[in-house]
Amino acid sequence: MLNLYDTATKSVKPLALRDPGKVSIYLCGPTVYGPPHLGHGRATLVYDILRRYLSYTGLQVRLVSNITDIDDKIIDRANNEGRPWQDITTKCENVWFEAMGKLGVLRPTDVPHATEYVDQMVAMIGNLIARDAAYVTGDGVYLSIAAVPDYGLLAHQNVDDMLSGGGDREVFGADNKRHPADFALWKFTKPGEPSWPSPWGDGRPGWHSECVVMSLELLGEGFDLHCGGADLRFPHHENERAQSVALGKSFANHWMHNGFVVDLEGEKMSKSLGNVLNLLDLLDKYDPRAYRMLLLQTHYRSPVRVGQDNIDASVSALAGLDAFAARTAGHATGVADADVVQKFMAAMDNDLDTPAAMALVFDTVRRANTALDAGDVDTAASLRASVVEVLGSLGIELSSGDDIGSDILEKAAALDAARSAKDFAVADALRNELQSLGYVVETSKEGTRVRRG
RNA sequence: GGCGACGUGGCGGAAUGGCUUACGCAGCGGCCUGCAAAGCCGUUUAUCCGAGUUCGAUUCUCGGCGUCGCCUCCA
Repeated sequence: MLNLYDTATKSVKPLALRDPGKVSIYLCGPTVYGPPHLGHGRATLVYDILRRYLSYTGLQVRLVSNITDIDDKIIDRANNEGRPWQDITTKCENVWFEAMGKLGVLRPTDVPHATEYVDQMVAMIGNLIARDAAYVTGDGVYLSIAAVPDYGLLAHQNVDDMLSGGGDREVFGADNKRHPADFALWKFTKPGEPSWPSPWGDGRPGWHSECVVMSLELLGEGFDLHCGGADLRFPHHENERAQSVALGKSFANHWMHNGFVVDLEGEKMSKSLGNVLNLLDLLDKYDPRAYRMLLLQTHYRSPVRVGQDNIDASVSALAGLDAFAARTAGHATGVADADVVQKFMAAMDNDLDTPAAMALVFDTVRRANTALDAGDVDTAASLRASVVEVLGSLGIELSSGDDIGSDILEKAAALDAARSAKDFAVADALRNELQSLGYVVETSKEGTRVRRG
């Protein structure tokens, strides 16, 4: 039973399932107007890990994650660059999924687009107006938070408190709104902007409506879990919830938010590393598994700093695990150790305590290495199987070096021959050659093992 | 101004009212090795400051200092 922190109740509680054996999850996806950044990467990795783990425990997971393909920022960019807005959204979406693929993030089971649900959004807005929870102004249709008694539930702040401070911010559409916190459901079109028809005038949907319509349509009322970055907690998720409350529909049963990526390195680092703020740069420069490893060693609700030192440490940690996989490649038929698996699940069920899970993995690797040193192959094989199973369920595949070309293997064999002939000059030369080709060379009595560095 | 987080060793980062204070990275010493690598073992003045509660606090309470987030752009 997975226990998860719930933002609405500010407590860790069991993730209750509406339908036994099935999990319904809605994840707020990207607005496609630019390249994905590290924050996107963290959110998708966190929920990919969640999803994989839930699947691992035998649950059938339906993960819906939207693409916001109509938005002010998209229109702005299209206007600035003088090209069709669809050109931007399709390209950005392709880049997005390409990056997610490199990160090893599984594609969501459903990827609805906002523009595919405009009719449903118009219908919902009509419904809200009919229920007197929304009203039409000169520039659009707004939701009246007066219709939502517990507005501020996710923000954990009442509306008056929110409005009492922060005075330097401009209240959008203040002239037209009945209450400063009311938000746009529909924005009337301006010349040159994309628009859809509606009973109140041509326009486009506000940001917060699509997720309500798509989650309720695809997952149904009272779905299990709604997730996204902590920055979406308010106003986005608050406003999604407000609409469902105003509609009289039960919404997400549990709210999950991941922490931020912070302090993207000072000026000192930027010289040597360049700007890694962009996820694509990170994927270019490092083993794509490294970011996942870094996040696994951090709790999902804690802030994480992504810097060269951090990523390097993760790369080194992965190297150790790969070395272990290579060392035990010949003992890959074991059955996973039940105790390790049980401890792993206990850690994960405790609000996705992946740092504890990783500590367990490293401990298990050490035990397996020790067993191997002692010649206890059976124990080592079983522990290896647990490590592979656990890491696999978190989306980390180890490289055991079985993708080495025959020419390289020949050099390794020659190295062994030279060593047994005690021709160390030749042996060292061969080792240097292999290393300069980018391979890690591990020479032992059992024979030389070569893997990619 | 309002609300809320957080402050752990050289770095990252968990956990906990007391038993040896995880784990990763880096460093140091040792074993192993022809030498290395990998591995194993050991190791390096860690819980922001002050007061309180307690037999005992890093953990609970209060205050201070500091960092950060949200308060209708944002994963």
